[in-house]
Amino acid sequence: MDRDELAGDVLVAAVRLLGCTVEADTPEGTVAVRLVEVEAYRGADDPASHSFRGRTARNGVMFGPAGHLYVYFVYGMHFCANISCLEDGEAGAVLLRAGEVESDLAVAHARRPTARRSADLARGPARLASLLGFGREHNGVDVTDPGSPVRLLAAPPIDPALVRSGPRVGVAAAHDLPWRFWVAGSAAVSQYRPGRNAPVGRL
DNA sequence: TTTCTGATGGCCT
DNA sequence: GGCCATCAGAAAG
Repeated sequence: MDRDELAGDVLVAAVRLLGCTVEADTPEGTVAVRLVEVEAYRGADDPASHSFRGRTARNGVMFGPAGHLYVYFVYGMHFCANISCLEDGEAGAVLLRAGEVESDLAVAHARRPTARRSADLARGPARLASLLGFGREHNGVDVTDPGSPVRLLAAPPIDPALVRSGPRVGVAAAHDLPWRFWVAGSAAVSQYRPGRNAPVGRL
């Protein structure tokens, strides 16, 4: 993947990433997934973004050049992975929410023994990160470098007719922005739970 | 099948 | 000290 394709707009970058492959070296072997669900995040103008309140030690990668891995720890037990977008100095990233395994299924199942169906192996951002073995040490890795332990491989753009969009998952802020994108028909897209995302007020 | 809840830790105010 | 870009297993229908 060329870095320039991610450096323009986060929404364009998010759609561009659909169908592309992320490949990672793990102790069990190389694992590759085809991205089918992503979410775009921006900077000071995006209240749902980690970078909304400016640059910190954690979110520094979001402010760097496009094409680097932003890995963070959530809920005390999971990692999630983004790919940074936009030019150096401008905050932006695309969260990798779900993918389909393209590499050896036996290797993938060995890494995530609890997944009963292959479609569940990388369904959900923390599952995807777990399958690919992402941890703190991967934060900042250049995924456009063929020599990196994590590589982003370009694929022909997805047919626009197959791209769906909707509100981002699990974030209360900016619920009106349809900045989640997925490939229609994929079994690996994380399940949409109506009514759980939009707080309708309490009592 | 869908819905609910416990586990668990770092970041930011 | 509260809030999270979550998951897996259990419970209920």
